[in-house]
Amino acid sequence: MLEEEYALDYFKSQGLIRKICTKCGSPFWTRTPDRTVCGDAPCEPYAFIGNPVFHPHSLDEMREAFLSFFERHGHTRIDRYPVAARWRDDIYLTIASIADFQPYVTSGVVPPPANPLTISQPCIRLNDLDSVGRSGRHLTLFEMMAHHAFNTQDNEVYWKDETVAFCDEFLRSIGADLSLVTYKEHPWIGGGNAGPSLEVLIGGLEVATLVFMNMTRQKNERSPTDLDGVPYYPMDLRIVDTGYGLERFVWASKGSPTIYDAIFPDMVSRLMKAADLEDYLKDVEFTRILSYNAKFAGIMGISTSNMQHLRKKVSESMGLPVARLEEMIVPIEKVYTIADHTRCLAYMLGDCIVPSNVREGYLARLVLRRTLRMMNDISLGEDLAGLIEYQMNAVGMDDFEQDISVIREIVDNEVEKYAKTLDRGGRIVQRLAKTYKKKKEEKIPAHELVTLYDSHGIPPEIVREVASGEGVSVELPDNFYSLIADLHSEAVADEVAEDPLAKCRERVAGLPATRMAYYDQPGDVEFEAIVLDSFDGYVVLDQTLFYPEGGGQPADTGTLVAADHMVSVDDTIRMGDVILHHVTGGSLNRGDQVKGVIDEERRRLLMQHHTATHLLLHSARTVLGAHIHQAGAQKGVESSRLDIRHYRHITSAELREIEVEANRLVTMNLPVSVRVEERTKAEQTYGFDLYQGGVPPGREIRVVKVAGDVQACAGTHCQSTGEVGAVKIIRVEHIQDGIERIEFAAGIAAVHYMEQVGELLSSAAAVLSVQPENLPGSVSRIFSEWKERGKEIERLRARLVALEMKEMEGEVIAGVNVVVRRVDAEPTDLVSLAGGIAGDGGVALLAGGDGRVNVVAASGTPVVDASEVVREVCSLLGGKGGGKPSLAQGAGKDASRLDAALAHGRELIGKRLHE
RNA sequence: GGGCUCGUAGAUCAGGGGUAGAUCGUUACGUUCGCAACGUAAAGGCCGCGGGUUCAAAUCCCGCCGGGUCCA
Repeated sequence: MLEEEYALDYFKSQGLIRKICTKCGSPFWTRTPDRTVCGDAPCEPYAFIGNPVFHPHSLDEMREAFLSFFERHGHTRIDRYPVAARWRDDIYLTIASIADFQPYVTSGVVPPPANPLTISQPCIRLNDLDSVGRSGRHLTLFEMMAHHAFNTQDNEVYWKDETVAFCDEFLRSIGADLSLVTYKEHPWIGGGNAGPSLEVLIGGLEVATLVFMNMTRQKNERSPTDLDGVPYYPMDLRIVDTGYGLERFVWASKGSPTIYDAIFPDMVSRLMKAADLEDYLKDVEFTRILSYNAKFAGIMGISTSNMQHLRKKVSESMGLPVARLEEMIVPIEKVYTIADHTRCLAYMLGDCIVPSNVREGYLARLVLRRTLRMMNDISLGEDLAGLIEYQMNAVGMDDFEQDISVIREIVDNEVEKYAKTLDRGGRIVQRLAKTYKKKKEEKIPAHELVTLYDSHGIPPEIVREVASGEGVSVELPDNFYSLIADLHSEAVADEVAEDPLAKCRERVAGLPATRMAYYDQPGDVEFEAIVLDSFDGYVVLDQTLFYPEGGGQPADTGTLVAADHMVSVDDTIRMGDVILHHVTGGSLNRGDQVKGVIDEERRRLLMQHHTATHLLLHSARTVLGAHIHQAGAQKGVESSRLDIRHYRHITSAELREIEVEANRLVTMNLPVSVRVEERTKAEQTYGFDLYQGGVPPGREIRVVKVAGDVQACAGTHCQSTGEVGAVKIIRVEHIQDGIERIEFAAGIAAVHYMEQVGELLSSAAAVLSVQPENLPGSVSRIFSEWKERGKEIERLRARLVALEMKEMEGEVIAGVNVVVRRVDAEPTDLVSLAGGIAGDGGVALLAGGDGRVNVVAASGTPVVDASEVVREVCSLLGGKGGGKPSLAQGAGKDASRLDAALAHGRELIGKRLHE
């Protein structure tokens, strides 16, 4: 990045000078001429611990100080966005304040909610999960305080000088000595954008980053700058993107050994008490250890690989053996981790994330289970839901949408689930350990550990623990988790499917937007139009009532009638603002005047199903809770389905309640309102629950209100809920952990469904000649009778076999009882009979049956191989067979040769016995 | 969205082409004044569902359903 980007007038006017860090070589700006290092770790150690650089502030005080400072300086304060980034489909969690305004505000499509604005946005980053609690500064959730300005050519708000001036002034307002502050030049690249940026450092700690986003990878006509070999182009919109780490400010304002002590002291001491560690809190020695730890961690950066190194460093400086150090510090690190994770979970669950094994739900479960492991490690006798509630109260319950009772239920549910997984895991490991013990191998190999973790979620530490109980050790490689990663990184190679419509796209680009009459005339089914273009089976009109597939609603079908002929429309698609009708049975010409008629029945059903989907979603939310979100939906003519996020199976009672509620809304015949609204305004009015079926692009969105349900939706709807007619839930399916699928029918389709069910019922009842209402009773009676008879038959057969046995007189060949005869029975009975004879040391060959000939041989002596006998006999009968030397069975088709075959078998047995 | 795993008696699981098993639990009987413990015996199985291969499938193959889990 160019040097002049940073040569701000403000720096010069304030007497800051540019220097080069003697350690890392980075350029930086300072008010202190004899300063030689940039002020960032590792060039400079933490100086603020025990020596605060701001006036002491709590989290709430610091946040308020920041927001009101910027309000005083012309910024509008904006409410925080949810930590679940529901307005985006590229990330699950909100990772920065600017993420709130991506992609449509940052790309210039949608105006910002205010300009300039200030916000404190809770952000979740799980990248450095392992460092949390141990480095003294890492958090999974932090608040990024920010002020943003969006500059366009027409509206220049402010740019670099003002931004840095605000920063200086804010720092001074909370008590900073500006001579300690450095601004390090640090070009920023991320998320397809780039620009110059300044890191703000004080006391060795980076407290803020000021980014001036002015370039994009999106190609335009201006001349690009090369960054790391990638061209970046100047943007029309230049964005001031600042990030002030709230927690770091509070830390630096208190100078405590770790960030955790600074930001949630109450939680930390509660946990320390619960873990019987409270004595440490008063221990001066201990405070020193933590300070050293945080300082060195700050210098070194931290990862699992250099953890040992860090320990060694600290133990040397303290003159403490590493083992003793670990004994002291590890439980405290876990307390810190729990304090951090419970706050993260408070936000995740409070913002209605449902733990599951997919998407953001998986991330919530990951953090939750990690917390449980830590709690278990230090034998913390607290319940997790209680800790999370405590954190929610610390933040303020009003900040969260989800009901605390639902959160308790979710958490308790998860705790139970995890206990079950571990329980199951323990048994699996035990079994595995036993088999390895049996195999006389004293070690469980690494590949087994990988399978256990990957397929069963059993962490290697637990495997080691359980296995050692069985006297078996494990082979745990250092790179265990990277082995797991390798397993999953194998060639995802998402083939970019060849766009079959590429040719159309070019052609359509030159056409005017189609007037979407289906929005203005939702009740109409006929319209007049002019053909603007016709190619490859597609017809483009100036206006249309045909709804193109979108938002889970299938396309309309129907006909287009020209002066002398008519074509069918079997599909309708939307390409940009142009609507393409796929026609069959003829073609139309440009300029043709046509009359379009859509399939009315089909369209009505689609509308009914679509409106019903909204009704059901709303009813489900009423019955199940605020966390209910749509996870997908597909409308159809005969039935539709709606996937919702929920943390457990929907019970049949709840399902009935949902159905009744939906139908109650139908009978109330409420009006359905559809309005196009400005995106940002709609978001502020209705919240991000607007985006249930995905995030539509554009500056304006179509807002559909159905009985209290408000969604951004492009589909066609009934004009009132009464038109839906009826909603009938067909079934509920559990498609994934945390996602339930409701299948339902609406309108006349609901009636058809009920007819079908009735038909099914009466035809089933007719089979038994009973009334449908007696069906369950009759079926269960018949089923148990059927089972009883099966058993009875088994008993009778056993007796028959026993009787038959008595008559089984054979001959004695070479001292062995040999029975060869025809017995017409099922294979199992033959096996019992033959087995009985063989059990007494004899040899039996039995065959017979109706039509097909079953052959069984059993041998109680090693010289006769039953499978050989069966093979030979079966081949004579035109069949096959085989088995073990002691018992074999087979079959043949040719019953007429049975006697000959048996004779041959007898001969073979005799031969073997005489050998 | 992708991968891996598991569905066998009420529970936990073995078996992995050739007569469905073990342990615990249940029931009955015995021992006991009674209980526990013990002994003896019995009951209890659409081997998840549907196709296919085979003389023969719980077992092999395909599809579905259901659980678990890892990764994005």
